[in-house]
Amino acid sequence: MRILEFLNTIQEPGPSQYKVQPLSSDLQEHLRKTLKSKTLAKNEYLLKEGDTSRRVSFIESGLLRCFYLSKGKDVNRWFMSEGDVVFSVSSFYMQQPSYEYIQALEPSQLFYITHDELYEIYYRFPEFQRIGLVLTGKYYLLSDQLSFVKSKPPRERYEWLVTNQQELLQRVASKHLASYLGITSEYFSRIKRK
Amino acid sequence: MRILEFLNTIQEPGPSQYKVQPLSSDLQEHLRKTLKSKTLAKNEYLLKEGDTSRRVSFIESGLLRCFYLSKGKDVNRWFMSEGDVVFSVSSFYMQQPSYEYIQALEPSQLFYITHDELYEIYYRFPEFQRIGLVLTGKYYLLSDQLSFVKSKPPRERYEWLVTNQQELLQRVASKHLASYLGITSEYFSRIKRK
DNA sequence: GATAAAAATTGATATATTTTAAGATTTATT
DNA sequence: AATAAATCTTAAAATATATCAATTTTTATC
Repeated sequence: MRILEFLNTIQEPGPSQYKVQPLSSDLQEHLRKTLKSKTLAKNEYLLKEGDTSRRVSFIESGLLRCFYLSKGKDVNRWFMSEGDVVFSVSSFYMQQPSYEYIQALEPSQLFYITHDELYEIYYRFPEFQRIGLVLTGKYYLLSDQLSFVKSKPPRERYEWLVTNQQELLQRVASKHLASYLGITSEYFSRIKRK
Repeated sequence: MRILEFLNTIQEPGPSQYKVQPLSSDLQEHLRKTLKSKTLAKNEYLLKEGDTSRRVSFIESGLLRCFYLSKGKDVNRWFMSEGDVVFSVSSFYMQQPSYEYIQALEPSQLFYITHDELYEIYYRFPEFQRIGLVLTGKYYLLSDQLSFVKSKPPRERYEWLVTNQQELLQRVASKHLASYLGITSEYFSRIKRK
């Protein structure tokens, strides 16, 4: 599974004198035993509103979206694909029922560990905290960028998507991208034309 | 300084069997030697556009805002006060010039360490990674919530401010809160009236 | 405490974006 | 391959929010 290779080669996004070290063989062995696999069909749910997000999932292949319902319509929060790590941020950290859904937009294969298993690993293998730190920082950075983009007007949000999320433009339906940018799909269509 | 007390009592926001342990006395000693103090007058800057954010600062007292300039006008991204840890997310992680400013809105006292010192501490005192992990998670959670709020219409954003950020409403000028919510101060004023 | 400067409010108008509705494409199903 | 279903596009009207300008209120300065 690509996930061990992935964990072994993680580094800080920016410069750093102290490289993240590969995992000890003990920890690798433990992970191999602990990680479980899950396959999602297209449109299948990984998490639904009201459920508590108990798993951190690594996407081996496929594409997932996170959204919530507002007046019956879904509003997309993010899209993640191969090599990404996903969970519902608020639900997972607080271990409380989720207001958001996570759904596969393409057939997907995941590997996951549970919340309890994660914290046990942090405890038993402190070296893994370094991995957690780098990954949390990575998605924090992304979330910060997302909240930055959302402070801009619709046109500029679309421009940002085109220049920074080119892949989504090809892989994800426009109706999903529209709510991701916080605009209607009709308006999205207009902006695109120009 | 309150910061050591603060670091010694940090815990996960949600439930967890494995409590975060108090710092070893070696690490406490090292921190006491490394932490530097900085006082900011009202309106003084901690970071300006073009600078690289090299410090993680703990707010001992006071209130700071982060903003960027858009067409000559400032757009506020967050406000932090006593007990918070601040830096420019994008600039600090990537160690690249910042597009945002950090400024004191009230006279403030800070303690800080540099980016390099932080990573050296992670390396020499792995136990500190647990602290970094919890703090990063805390602000990731906040950023996630912020990006969630920004996906809602202006009225609801104002409601969110009233119910979840009551303190800001009293401590921060309306013109700053308006851009924080992504609306003009005139419209902010109108919403408030009702 | 008086004056100036900045911030907040209010009104009238302009504009971007949404809503509603219809038609055109594309995708899924038998 | 044919039909149905979903998605995307386009247009006209409605609406929320921004802009501009003037007035009041609050805050800062001498």
